[in-house]
Amino acid sequence: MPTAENASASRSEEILSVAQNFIQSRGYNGFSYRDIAAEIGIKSASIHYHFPTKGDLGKAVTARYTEQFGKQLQRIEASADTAHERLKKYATLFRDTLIERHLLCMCGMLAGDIETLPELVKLEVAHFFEAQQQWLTGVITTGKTTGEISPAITAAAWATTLLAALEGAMLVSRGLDQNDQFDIVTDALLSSLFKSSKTNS
Amino acid sequence: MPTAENASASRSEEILSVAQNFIQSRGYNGFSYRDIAAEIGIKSASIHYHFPTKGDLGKAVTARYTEQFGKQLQRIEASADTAHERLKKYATLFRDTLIERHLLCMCGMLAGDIETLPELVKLEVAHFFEAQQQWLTGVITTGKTTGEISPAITAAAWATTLLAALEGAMLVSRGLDQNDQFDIVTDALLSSLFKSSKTNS
DNA sequence: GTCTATAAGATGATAGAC
DNA sequence: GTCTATCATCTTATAGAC
Repeated sequence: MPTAENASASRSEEILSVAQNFIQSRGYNGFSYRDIAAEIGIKSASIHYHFPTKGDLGKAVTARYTEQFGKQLQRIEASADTAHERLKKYATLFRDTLIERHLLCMCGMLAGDIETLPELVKLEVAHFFEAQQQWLTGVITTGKTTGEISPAITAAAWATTLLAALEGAMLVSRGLDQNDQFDIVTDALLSSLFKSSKTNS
Repeated sequence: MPTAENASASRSEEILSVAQNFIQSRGYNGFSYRDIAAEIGIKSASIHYHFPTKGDLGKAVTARYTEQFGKQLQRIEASADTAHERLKKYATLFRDTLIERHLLCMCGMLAGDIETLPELVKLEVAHFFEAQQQWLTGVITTGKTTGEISPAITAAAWATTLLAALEGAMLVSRGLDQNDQFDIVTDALLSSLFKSSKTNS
């Protein structure tokens, strides 16, 4: 899950970074151009120079998020060999966002706001979820070939299930204000997925 | 999941019903008193007569939602005997909201908006999730005693997991604009939970 | 209970100076 | 690129008439 720090290269990037944080904490309708401007220390008119409309900003920040997320997925593939390790690291992406950074997944947030989003932003949100599904399906499929995961498991179905459970676990943990609920969900799901395997390293 | 129809008894109920629909479709910050008033055919000042602040309205609609949800849970207990049937009907509550009514769970929505909510509304949201957890834990515990569910399953952990997966499945289905994703998640989860049982009627 | 009128502030957005 | 100034509109909320 992209980190969205403020030590940015360009002003555009800084705006995107701040906007991302706002969406992940307050949702698409919970912040304004003035909020972003105040956080950076400029005026809201300056934001409009970089992103004429809020839809432009929303589209850009969502596309950037999916792209950054993709890099994290590559990092996981490079640093973990087994499906089990990869899925654990994947879950940690969400966990860190929730517990260390006190944020939700940006596209989980936007999915809730979908009825209020410009069409181009909706498309980016769908694209994010498709990318996650695709990656998870690949990891689970690999796990089946190595014997880590039971052949009875349908990779695509469990990809969606895992994704949904992670998004929902963030939501429920936040609603209850109980961080430990997140770990309980990921532990239950992952041990269910890997139950009849050789080693749950 | 409460139905929130507009054929209401009192005006207060009608306002709550319309507000609930707005929260479930657009989130807490995606509608205004004017939106509610326009839908009913009155003026926004009239809403303030019934609910002075938006926080008052938010608290009332959330408490009412939890209460109505509780009645649905009682209906499930009365109409289904096995844990499997009860959990299937529970999932159908969420499914109907998503697929038939094109809405999300109200408290799932509010959990996303939590950083922008008045304190009293946050408490109601937490109360809703606690009530769901408690009920699901009871159903799963019963399923263990009857042998429907493996004794290895931790009831409380799977209660949260099921709840999170249902909330997340709504979100992901909506983000992808693919209703079938919801059923895929519930099928995977429920068959996982009941896999080694006598009969999955 | 609902209305009109009104307030004080926020919102997304634009025009034009520097 | 960023600013000031301004815009029309929306937001929550109140006062007082009917």
